[in-house]
Order: sequence, then structure tokens, then C-alpha cells
Amino acid sequence: MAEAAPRRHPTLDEVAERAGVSRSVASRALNNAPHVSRAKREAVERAVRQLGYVPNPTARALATRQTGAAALVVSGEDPSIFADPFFARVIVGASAALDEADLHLMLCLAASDRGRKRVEELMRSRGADGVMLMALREDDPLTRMADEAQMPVVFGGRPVGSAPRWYVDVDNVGGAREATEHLISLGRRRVAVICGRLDTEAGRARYRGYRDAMLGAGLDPYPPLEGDFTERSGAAAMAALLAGHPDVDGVFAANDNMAAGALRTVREAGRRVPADVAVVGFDDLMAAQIADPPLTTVHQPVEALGREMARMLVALVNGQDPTPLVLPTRLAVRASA
Amino acid sequence: MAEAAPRRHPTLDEVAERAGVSRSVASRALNNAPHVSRAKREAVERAVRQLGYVPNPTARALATRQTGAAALVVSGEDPSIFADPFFARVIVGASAALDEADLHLMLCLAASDRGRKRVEELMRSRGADGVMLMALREDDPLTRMADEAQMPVVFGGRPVGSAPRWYVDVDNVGGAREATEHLISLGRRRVAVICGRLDTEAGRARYRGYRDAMLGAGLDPYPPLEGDFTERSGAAAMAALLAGHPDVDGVFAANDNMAAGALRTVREAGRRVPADVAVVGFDDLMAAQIADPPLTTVHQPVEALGREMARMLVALVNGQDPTPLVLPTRLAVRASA
DNA sequence: GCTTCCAGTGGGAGCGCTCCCAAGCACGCC
DNA sequence: GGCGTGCTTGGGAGCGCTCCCACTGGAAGC
Repeated sequence: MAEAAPRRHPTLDEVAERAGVSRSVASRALNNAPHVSRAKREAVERAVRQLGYVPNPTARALATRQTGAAALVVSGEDPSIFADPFFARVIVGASAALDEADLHLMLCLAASDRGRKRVEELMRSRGADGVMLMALREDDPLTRMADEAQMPVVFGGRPVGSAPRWYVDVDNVGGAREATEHLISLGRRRVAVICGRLDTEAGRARYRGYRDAMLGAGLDPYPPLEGDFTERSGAAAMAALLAGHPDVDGVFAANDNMAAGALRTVREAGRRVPADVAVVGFDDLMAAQIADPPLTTVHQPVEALGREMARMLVALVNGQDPTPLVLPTRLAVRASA
Repeated sequence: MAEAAPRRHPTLDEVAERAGVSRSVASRALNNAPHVSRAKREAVERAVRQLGYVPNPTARALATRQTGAAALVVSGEDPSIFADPFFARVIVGASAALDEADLHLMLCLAASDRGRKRVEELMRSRGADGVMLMALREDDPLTRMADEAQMPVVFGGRPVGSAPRWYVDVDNVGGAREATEHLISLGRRRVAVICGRLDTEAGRARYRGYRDAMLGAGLDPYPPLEGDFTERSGAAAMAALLAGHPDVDGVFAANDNMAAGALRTVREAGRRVPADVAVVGFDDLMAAQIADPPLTTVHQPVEALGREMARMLVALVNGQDPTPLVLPTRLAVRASA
């Protein structure tokens, strides 16, 4: 039984011809649509197999006006912030959820002007069925583009200031509050804070949480000491802190990288963690476990964030109207506090 | 001057009509093709602006038989291996290079059978213009799919055993050799190795490099002690090593995560790094700098790997025939050795 | 003055699929 | 026995773009 020669690219018409049916019937059979007799359905399946037919997604997209792809856009001047494992985990979650809906994942790193222009084009041209937007800053041009997008947009984390129609976020305020309360419950009274960038909503919200906890315990919050989420900036901030407030006995850092930097500075200054200074971070990515001592930190459900963004987007693409989501955090207590 | 009402989605025909030209001319003007008079070109540009026209990429794709997208496929049972910052850096590099060629990046995490099936469909259906394949294991089903792909395929790292027609790799053997030689040059004579998974080419090649260096120096190589590239497996391997060979004075670990694990075990066993045991890693990602002490490690140009893969793919898509590439590594000497 | 040439132009045929619709046909019902 | 009724079926019109090709007229060549 000679299989048909693997011709370059059979079309649906050829399948139909071979199966002895019309293109319409072949199409219906392929899509498991009703109104196809058992016999013809099987004939089509046979022809598909013999010809090694694979539908052309582009043609299908043109006809259905659905691309079968969703885009994840990560904003940020410096593309290397993307190297943060945070995004990798988001992607893992989003990818899994999109797989379930048979959507492909397009990844756009909107770093340069060129990159942003391409994202804008994508959003205006229906080059995808929907977009997930992350890491927007204050006055990020992507915010405007999102308004004019010709497709559903889901935000990952709220942009500074405004809450968009659809978003998935992590409870930054609650997490920061819990972290700070943990330090206080350990008997620390001079608990300082190393903030993330205050032009991001996450940076602001985490400072708010810290502040709430301090005020709630009748303590004086320290003024925001701003880092940029890197290990280096955390180390620098900690050095400034030790210089200005030598009696500090607790530090809440707005992410693990900065906490790791703080750890290093404390160590180099000859003080012990947690005996002299207790440190709590935020994220609970790999860095927290590698750190010495292992970092007590606010665990945020990063893969879930990606997954829920994707699910929300799928819902929107299917014409539903999901509600925004704020995912809970929880404190992972380790040695540093 | 009333801007045209922002209709839902103007087509090229409407642009042509408004500009008073035929669709052909409008198309040519849009694509900067020749044979368009200056006047008509400007008329088209004006119409585009007034209508807010954006070309439909799907229609264009159907007509040109080019999707305008390239896929990066990452193989691996456990999707969380993708959380390794390694891939993030590859993506940064690839994304930048694809941007230059105006290609979009599709990301496929081929973890489940379902995911692999989707990748196969993508490759057989011309759902992308080309594919970059990474992290293949021995007998990885993706290898076969790649053979049958209807589009160019570039490998990132060679698959076990065979060298494909087009690939970009890092000089794993040379890097591992250099790392080991560094340890030997420090006077270490009992230099052990913690390998990566030996069902990956990188794992094997790095062991080969270690072995070469040892033999070259007239030393007995240790048998391969296999880890799986995780911090935990590195710690466990180091524990086994200390138990079986208490006199070991140098360790080459096939990646930084495992080296970090080894560091932890050595520290917990009350020995000093590098005084008692010197450790060298491989990768030079973030972990190497956070480690305590900072890790001497083989720096591999990860972003360049992604960039070169993408460039090679672009060349292939453009009908050229590029040659495989092996990128050099260099030793980053820090405190651990 | 008459070819020759070519930039400029628009008509029209696809690209490969979906989906609406009218037609065909075997039932079963009154 | 006439006439719905409902399942199958295939024709054909798109989806929005590219690109081949035939046609025009004015500049250049002899």
C-alpha cells in the first residue's frame, strides 16, 4: 500500500477531491462540525492521513478573523530586567493556560522605541487575539496604546495610578504589611524599608503596606529609601541605612534581589543576620533560597499570576466579561528573620 | 478639518479609494515598492493617516506565504527548568535580533505531549517562518519533528550525538577545560567534577572538557558524578563527594546552580572556600554573583547565543546558507577559586 | 518621424480557508 | 398521497492582501 508521495503542501481542496467530497464537507469534518455523515467524515480523515494534510493556520486566521495567538508584552527600558526569573515564571504560567485554549504565545520585549512601535502595530492591526501587558511604569506609552488597541488587553499588575478594566495583580500591600508585621512580632522596633522603584505600582504598594504595618503598631515608619530592584541597589541602600541609622534592627526590602544586597552589606559590616538585623524580602524566587542566610520573604504566586492573566484573556477573547483578580501572598519564614 | 471617524477597520481598498488610486498602487506605496509617482505616494500616505489604516498582517501573510514570526521552542519535561535565567537571556538576545528583521517571537514550551503536538503542528503547517530549538535531550521527539519541518530550523546547542545542519553552540568543552586548568594552576591536584545531566550534550561536553584538562595535566579524572543542574543536586553531589573523597581540594561544577549547592554543602561541612576546597562553576548568570563567596565561573555569552540563533534563522528565511557557529567562553575569576 | 523603452497604472487572479444558503433527499405525519 | 421537517451536501462569496501582466503615454534613440 503506497502512501501518497509527501507532496509539498496539500490544501483542503486536494483533501476534498481525494475523499470525494466538497470542500465544505471536508472543512466541516476537519473542525468536528455537525452535518457530516459518518462515511464522509471517515473518508476525509483517510485522505488527511494519506496526504499528510495540515491546515494552514494563516488562511484559517484570515477567514475566521482570529489569529490563534496572544501576546505577552513586557515593558521596560532595559531589556535585561527581563532576565529576572520573575518573568520566566509568569511565562510558564501563561504558556500553560494558553496551551489549554490552543493559543500560541507571542513575546514582545518593548524596550526600544522600535519595539514599542511594533507592539503598537500589533495591537492596532489585530496581529494577535489579545494582549497581556506587564511592568508598565508611570506614563508608560503602552498605556495609551492599550486604550486604542483593537483587541482585549489584560494587565499584569496595575499600572501606576489607574486601575484598568481587566487586570490580575498580587496583593502587594497585604504582603508588605505581613512582612513588616512579622519583623515587629519578632520584637524589632527600628524597622527600615528599602523600597522598589516608586514609579511602579508594586514599588508604591509595598511601601504602603510597610507604612500601614508600622503605623498600626504605633511605630514611626522610615522614609522611603528607593532602590531599583537590583542586588546592587539593595546593597547601596543598606549601606546608607547603616550609616544614617546605625541602630536599625530590621529591614523590609521590596524584593529579594535587594534583600540579598542588603544581606551582603550587613555581613560585610560585620553584623549578623538575623541576630543584629533581621531582613525580609519579597518575591520568593530562586535568590531567596540561595541567599545566606536563606531569606524570609513574601511568597507571591508568580506562575498563578501568568496563568490567571492568560485565562482572563481567553475569557475575553471568548466574549465573556471576567472580573479583575488580586492574588494572595504568604510569608515564607526562613532564617533571615 | 474633520478627521475621518475612526471606523472599525479600514482595508487597503478603502485607502486606495480615498487616495484616488487603485489597490495595486496603494499596496506598492505602502511597501515602498517602485513604480509609484510621488504624487500618488503622498496621496496614499495621507489617506493612511486619515483613516488610521494598519495593514492586516494575516492577509499579508496569506498572500506572501510568510508569517512574519519565528518560534523559539524550549524542550523539557519540567516547565520550571525554563525558570532558569539562562533562557530569559537567550530570549533577550533573540528578541533583539528578530526585532531588527521585523519578525515576531513565538515562544513554545514543549513540556507536555500536548505542547509537543502543538509544536509539531506549528512546524508542519508553516505557522511560523522558522524555528529555534533548544534544550533537546537524547532521543528527543523534537529531533524527528525538526527533520520533517516545513521550515528552517536552527538548533541552540547541539543535540546529543548528531550535529544538525544549522546550529549555534557555546564552546562547552573549551570552557570546562579552562575552568579545570584554572583549578590545577592554583595547585589543586584532587579536582573532582559535578556533571550536569549526561543525556544533554552540554552535560557531556563539559565533562569531556574537564577530563581533557585532567589528563592533559597528568592527573586522574574523577568519574562523572551526575547532577541535574539544580542547586539541590549540586549540594547532594558535593555531600557524596566529601564522604567518598574527603581529601578533594577542587571542584568543577557544570553549572552555577550546582556550584552554589556545592558551596553550601562545603560551608555546612565546616570547610572553607576556596582555602580548603576551590570551586568553579559554569554559566555566569546571576547566581554566580549572589553566591557566597562569589563564584569563579565560566562565562558564556548567553544573549549572544540567542542573538546569533535568531540571525542565523533570519539568514535562512532569506534564502541564505549560513554556517554553524560556536561561541567562545571565558573564565570569570572571582573569590571561590 | 518612427520605433524602443520604461516608469506608472489598474485589472484580476490568486493565497487556503470558513460559512452562508439554496438545493436535495429520505422520512413521517395527517 | 401531499407536505412539512430536518439532516446532508456543495456552490460560491468572501477574508484583505500581493503580484503578475497587459496597457498607457511620454522621453529617448536613430
